[in-house]
Amino acid sequence: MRPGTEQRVLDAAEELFFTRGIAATPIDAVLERAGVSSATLYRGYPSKEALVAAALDRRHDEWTAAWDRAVERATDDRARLLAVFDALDAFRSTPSGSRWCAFLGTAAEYVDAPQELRTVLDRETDTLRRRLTEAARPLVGDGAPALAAQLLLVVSGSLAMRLRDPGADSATARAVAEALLP
Amino acid sequence: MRPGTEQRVLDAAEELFFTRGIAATPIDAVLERAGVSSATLYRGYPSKEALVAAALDRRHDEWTAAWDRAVERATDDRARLLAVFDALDAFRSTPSGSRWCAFLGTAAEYVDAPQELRTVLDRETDTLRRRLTEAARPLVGDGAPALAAQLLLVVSGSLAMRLRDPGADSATARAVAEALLP
DNA sequence: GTCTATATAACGATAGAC
DNA sequence: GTCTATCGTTATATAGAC
Repeated sequence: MRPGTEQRVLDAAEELFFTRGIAATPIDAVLERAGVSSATLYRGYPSKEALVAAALDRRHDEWTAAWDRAVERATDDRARLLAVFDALDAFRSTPSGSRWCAFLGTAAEYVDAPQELRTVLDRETDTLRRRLTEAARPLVGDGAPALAAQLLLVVSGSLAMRLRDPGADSATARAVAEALLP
Repeated sequence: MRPGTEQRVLDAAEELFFTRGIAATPIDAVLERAGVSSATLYRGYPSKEALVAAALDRRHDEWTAAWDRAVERATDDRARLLAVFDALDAFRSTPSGSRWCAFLGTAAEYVDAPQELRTVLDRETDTLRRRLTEAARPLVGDGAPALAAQLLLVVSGSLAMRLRDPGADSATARAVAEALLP
């Protein structure tokens, strides 16, 4: 698949799968949006799930980059740890912003996810946990893994709350997080 | 539909929809499990979504009943507020326990949920918020709505974490909640 | 009230031409 | 590398008999 074509396919897949849902989005909708034929897509990706995995893979990198930018704007250890909530709000308002969370949403739709999906889903959870742990260490030292586990729950809760109240930002999540910090 | 038949249909719907996913569960799977024919089901429910709504409706009552039982076991105001986490663990291990959350899962699968689904989904969120607010009032008075909003996020986060780590219980959620209490 | 049989549509994926 | 055309399957929902 040509680079330009692949870009359009991934753009279409990302926008449709993660705002309308994967099962609710037929492959044909992705094809139409990308302006590509069925045969072309299936030459690049052997299955719908492979396309979802590729879209998630690219998205993982975009998300961590947005997170990096938020951390760089912070000026002390505490703000650097809480920057994940700035990143959450910022990333949501990008063109590729999903309805709630592309990764949790995919995990929710696939009970027995094929290996290619499990890999990228686990990778995102690991990334969240690892980066939160690193950012927590200057504040709580050996307590970092425990605090990171709590913050991962708060982040996930903030994302899940978008399903209950689509208009909410991450202010409540940030307040909860601040109560956990020393 | 006869009472016994309806019971079997709802049992099958609940077990399949909320553990395997709604879109991933064809109506035929529900029919086979319930031992009922297609025509019988569609006489009772005009669509698949109507069946989902009916299953969620019954589940809402089961869930609040389980929550009530957990509250009754508590002996002080603090324990009564935190009893929601006992209820979460207890309800999960019942025969109708879902993979993560029947209500959030349904909200995730339906971007534009039909009215019958929106109604029961909003009702469950309202129930959670209202009951948490009531339980928080003896502890924080006028601060109850704000604390309830935070606890609702923690509850939702605990449920969402089941997608990342299927083996986890609500211990981390409880620790976060305790940090929010006076 | 329940069943058997089937209509109808949509989906994921492929064959073969250019 | 991309397209047109289509295959085979599976999905929701209904018609008509008992």
